[in-house]
Amino acid sequence: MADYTPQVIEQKWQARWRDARAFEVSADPSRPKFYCLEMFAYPSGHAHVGHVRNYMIGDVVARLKRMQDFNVLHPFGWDAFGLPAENAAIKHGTHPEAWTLANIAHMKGQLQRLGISYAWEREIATCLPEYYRWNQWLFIRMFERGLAYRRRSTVNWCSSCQTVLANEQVVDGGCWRCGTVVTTRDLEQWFFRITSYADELLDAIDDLTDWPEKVLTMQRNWIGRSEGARVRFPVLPPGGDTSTADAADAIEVFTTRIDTIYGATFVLLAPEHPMVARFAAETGGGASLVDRANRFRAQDRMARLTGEIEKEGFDTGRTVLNPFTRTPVPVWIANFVLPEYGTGAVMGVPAHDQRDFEFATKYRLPIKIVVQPESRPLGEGALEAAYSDEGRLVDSGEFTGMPASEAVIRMAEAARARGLGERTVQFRLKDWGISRQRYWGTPIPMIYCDGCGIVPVPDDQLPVLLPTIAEFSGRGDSPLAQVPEFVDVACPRCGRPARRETDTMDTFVDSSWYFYRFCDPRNAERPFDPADVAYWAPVDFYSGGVEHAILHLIYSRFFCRVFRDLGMVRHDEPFARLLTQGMVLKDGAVMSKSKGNVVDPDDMIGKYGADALRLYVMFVAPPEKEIEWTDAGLEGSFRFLARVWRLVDHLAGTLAAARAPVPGGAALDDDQRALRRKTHDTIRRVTQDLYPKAHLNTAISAVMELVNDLYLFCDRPDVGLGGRRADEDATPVTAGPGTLAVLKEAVEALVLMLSPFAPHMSEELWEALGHRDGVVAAGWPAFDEAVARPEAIVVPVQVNGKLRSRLTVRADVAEAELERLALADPVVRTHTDGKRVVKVVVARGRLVNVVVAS
RNA sequence: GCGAAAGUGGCGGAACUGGCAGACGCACCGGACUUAGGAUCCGGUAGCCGAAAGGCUAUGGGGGUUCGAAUCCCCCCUUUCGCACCA
Repeated sequence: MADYTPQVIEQKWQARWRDARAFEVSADPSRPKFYCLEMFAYPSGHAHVGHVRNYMIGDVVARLKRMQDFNVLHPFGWDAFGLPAENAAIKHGTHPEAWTLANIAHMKGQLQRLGISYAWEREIATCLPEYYRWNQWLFIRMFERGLAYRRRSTVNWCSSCQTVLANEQVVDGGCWRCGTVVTTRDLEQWFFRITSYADELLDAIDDLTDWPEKVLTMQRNWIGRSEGARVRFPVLPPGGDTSTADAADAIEVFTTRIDTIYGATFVLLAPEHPMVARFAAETGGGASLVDRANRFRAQDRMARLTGEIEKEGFDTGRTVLNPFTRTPVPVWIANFVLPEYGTGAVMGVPAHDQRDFEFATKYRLPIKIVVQPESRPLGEGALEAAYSDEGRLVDSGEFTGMPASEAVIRMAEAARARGLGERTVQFRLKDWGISRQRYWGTPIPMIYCDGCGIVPVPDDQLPVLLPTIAEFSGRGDSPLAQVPEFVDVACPRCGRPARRETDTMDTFVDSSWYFYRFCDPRNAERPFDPADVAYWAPVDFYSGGVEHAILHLIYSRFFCRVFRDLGMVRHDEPFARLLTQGMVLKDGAVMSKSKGNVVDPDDMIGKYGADALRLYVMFVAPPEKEIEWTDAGLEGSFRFLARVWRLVDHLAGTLAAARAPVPGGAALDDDQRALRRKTHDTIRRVTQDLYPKAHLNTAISAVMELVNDLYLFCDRPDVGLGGRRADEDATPVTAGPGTLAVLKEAVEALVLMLSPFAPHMSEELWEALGHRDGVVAAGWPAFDEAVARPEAIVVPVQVNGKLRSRLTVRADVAEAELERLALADPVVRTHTDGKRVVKVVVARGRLVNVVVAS
């Protein structure tokens, strides 16, 4: 008997798969396709078990689907641009490219040693010009359609390093390298107009029926649609003269509660609001106004990091006209008003908004009740908190007496009729700022010409290559700006000297469409051939971390629509089914290099083999759940595989030689029929658990049960697998044709069912069973529902809902018979004797419940 | 604060559409085999009472619906995650 030596077997099969190009595919419209994708990887250096869990999950699905005769696209690639490469360059002097490519090489080896069945010939890395040129191409298409535009926006700035910082480089309000307090700077930056698709992205969420509800909720909240109205509060001159009020010169606010506008006793501006500068200019002592506003702006940055801030504000000394009450109300600047949401200005209705209430209480601003609940009227002056629920309007002019919900609509109409405002829909979702003042990213293909303005790089001059930079100091606002050969360029339109854009793109651009590139990864003419994408896309099964629930998955849905509107893809949604896999914890914490609790898959492969590692990770919990790493659990999986190995290895020669079709039912004895039933029932359970349910853990449980039954079945002299086995010479198998037939059926099904989880060992055993063409050619085992069905069933019998006995009966027993047997059961009788049987509930095949009254 | 999900043996977890709670594994205990066993094969293992048959209790806590609830409804507690002044 040969021992189970995973390392030898695994290398053998990995080489075979590679040589046979086993997982390479091409579009074939005559076959059903299945696109199985795991989120591609950032090449950080070494993959730990937490990273690779996702790839194992996807691999089980890919291998299953292949066996079910789908044409399976299962590609992999690298999200290879990004900040860590640049940080490594600054710290260690390695070039980002060298660092990245070395990491890719190492991690690719790790994945290959795990036996993940990727179509490696389709591998892509986003940092290569063959890939990123299509980012540039798409950017230009978006620019042409007004989907890419430029405006001023704020970035983090370290005055000591003289550099822009990404959000993740800001640590506790300071620079990650020197600790200097981070300030802000306004720069011209590029944006993608994702808000054009806000409504569609929101509405289509309802169609994503195979996504986790949690992710859909997060996306809905992120898009944050709210219906309301914009209302203009005319600006009054410094004296407060109401006769000059003019809706054209006004502070516009956004509100969802225009019904409360008669209670608006002040207006609040964000510190960044443009009106602040105007007031300062018009009013004496204006400088202090700007100073105080700026103090809020600085404070706001710190507050984001520390959590809570106290609501604060100050009076600008100016007033605006409440357009409904026609009375002047003061304008304040408040630190909690967000500049980027709505209009950056809100009306303060302290009686009916909790924030306004707190603000008004603090600064003794008037509180006016305009909505009264039906039941308990609110007492003026006795208000302890804002009342923001439904009610009827009071003190609201012609709208008095109207239900608030109706007034929301009526008053918006009135505002529009009077030219004071209109109904609008406001989104929390903002346009996507993609400019990064970084080196290691896709150069934005734009040229600035003094004569022609902003000119895109012509398509035939793409890609705009990233120049090689020798030194990374981490200083300066944009590394590319320091490379004259890069910056200086002739204007494509007029030929005169011009300057290139020196910012690079957010790496989320790269990951927003890579799943299309996989369909046609070597295309040098276009991002992809629409025919290839039409065949493969959408992705049927997409799995990855829940941390991408919002950004990556919304951006990808956005890009899908952009490509659709460019006529390049035909579907509306890129990912049909999404699975968010749980993290792997060790010692109660997420694995991370800094915590020093990472488990390297290579170490585990060295000890137990890739198959055991895969099986353990799949078995220990459902894929969506987090798992706690235990060495003991891995060892258990190894023991299970070794147990399968011993069983199959003992029988393989005999079974390979046996020509043993399963005889008709009557020819089998009870044990043989029971094994057959178990075999077919297991196939049924595993098939149903695996896809689309992805209950990988329970599928493995079912296979383990089959193995346990097989061991018991084989504990008979003519099979010779009783007693101790490990170091004993094999006893010859002398069983007759019936036994051999059911054994062969069971063992072959076992090996095939195990193959998505433990592919190397399964191939090895499949070969030992006399098959030359591998498990995919064999196909996924089929089950016969009639065989899987038990002949005899055990029916529990309850009395008043308490389990009292069990009846073993034929599966097709009649209800009346079941009732009769239940009432005759001696144990049941002890609980029913002397009592009146009220009724007997018979759930056929499942349970009998006898209800008695005492 | 708001929203979502989840609480089941010593542990990870299972349980179809409301129908035997604890599949499968880990750990532990016992048996066999053995010079040996940390290998292997077989068996046991929610708690309590009982010699056994059997009984009682049990799915975070409390109520409810039902012949019957881990599962459905209400209240509370805890944990995790997401959003956190979005007007």
